[in-house]
Amino acid sequence: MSTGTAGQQQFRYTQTPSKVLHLRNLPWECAEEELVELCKPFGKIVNTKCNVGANRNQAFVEFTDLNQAISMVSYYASSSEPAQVRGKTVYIQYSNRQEIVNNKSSGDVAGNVLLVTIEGVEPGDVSIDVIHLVFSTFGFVHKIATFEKAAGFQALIQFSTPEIASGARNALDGRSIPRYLLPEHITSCNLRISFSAHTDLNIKFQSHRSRDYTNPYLPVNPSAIEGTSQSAVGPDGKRKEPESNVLLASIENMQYAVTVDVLHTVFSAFGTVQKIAIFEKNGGMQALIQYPDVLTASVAKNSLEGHCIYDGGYCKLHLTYSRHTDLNVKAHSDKSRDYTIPDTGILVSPVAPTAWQNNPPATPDFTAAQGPVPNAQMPAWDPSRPIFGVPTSGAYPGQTSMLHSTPQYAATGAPAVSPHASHLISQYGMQPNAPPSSSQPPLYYQ
DNA sequence: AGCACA
Repeated sequence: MSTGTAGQQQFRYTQTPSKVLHLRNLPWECAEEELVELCKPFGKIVNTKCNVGANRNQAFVEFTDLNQAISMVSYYASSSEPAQVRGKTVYIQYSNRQEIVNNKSSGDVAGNVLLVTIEGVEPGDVSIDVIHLVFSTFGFVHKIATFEKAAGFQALIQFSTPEIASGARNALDGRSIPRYLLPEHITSCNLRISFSAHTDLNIKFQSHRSRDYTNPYLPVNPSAIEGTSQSAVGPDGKRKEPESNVLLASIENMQYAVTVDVLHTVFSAFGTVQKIAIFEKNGGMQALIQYPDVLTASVAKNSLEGHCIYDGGYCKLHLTYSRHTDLNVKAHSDKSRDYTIPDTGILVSPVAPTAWQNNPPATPDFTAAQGPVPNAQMPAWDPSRPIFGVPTSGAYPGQTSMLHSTPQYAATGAPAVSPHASHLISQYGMQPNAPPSSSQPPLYYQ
């Protein structure tokens, strides 16, 4: 029987002295300067690490030599006044390490990679697609790696620049993933965000744990792919259709025309749309939407299922995987489009499918659609009606305005969600510590 | 109020 000698618990009065001190119960966002003010009477500080721990209220301070650290600990051990920062008592003890490692001297240097701790959830509760959706609001997400640690479920999220990462951190730190993106049993799910020292994550597979959105050809880990969406058997025990790169969309409550172009706009938010076909079935309208790969399709399916193309519950999407893998459609008709064929008057994505990239507004596919594509479908639109729930600036609801006013997928009983949407940015416009304002529209992140 | 990014 082992008694676990490796885990010798050290009590404070038997703790080995170290020139590194561990400070806890620090005030919110305690700055390095405040730590230096507190500690410098006892010696010279050569390194610090701030905003440590899940609450970011701990820090480490390293003195040049051990005696300085001992003098500080001894002083406060016998002092009638506790150590304080901003009037808050700070608890000090020797660190169980002898030096601060891996610190770029400030402890909180802005980098392009964020370390996100998702509190209050099991790893299965928050899919990597949801994480991608949330963080894509701030810019193109290059890579995501998720893992479990003692701290909980964590993710490393790689952006292009520290500036974009900072924007995401400032907007989201301490806030929650929108409830409607979480399983119903989750009540709170706070994000704790700091900067990682990484600059480029090394992603080996597209899987339920990790993604590289810059490399659509990265192999998919076959054992992991089922974690990206529903498994073959649903929660009710019914068999689900196998995953496919082609989605079958049924459109309910179709009060407004849903054209190929509209579908292209909606589904392009998740990756390159290769082909679209629209047809009637049982008096309703259905469409097939082809992506280059299954993962993109599953992201789109998970994100759009049950959502409406237009505000007011109109044109509700119901998505399943099609049995097709490659549609055979007319390159350019009012019921179908093949975006992979050049010289149809429609610009196609010039390179191989960029399935893991955002389609920024005014992507070539789209701007081209205004010109060569006949406007024959347009009169089907009621010009007085908002498009995607966003009023158009002009009376004529041109395609461009649809793109520039980001589509909102208004779901019944849930706020509109729009992937990669710039409109969400306004939701993060508040100060990190500002209380939720009742005068604002409902906040998606609280 | 209790130790640092897999």
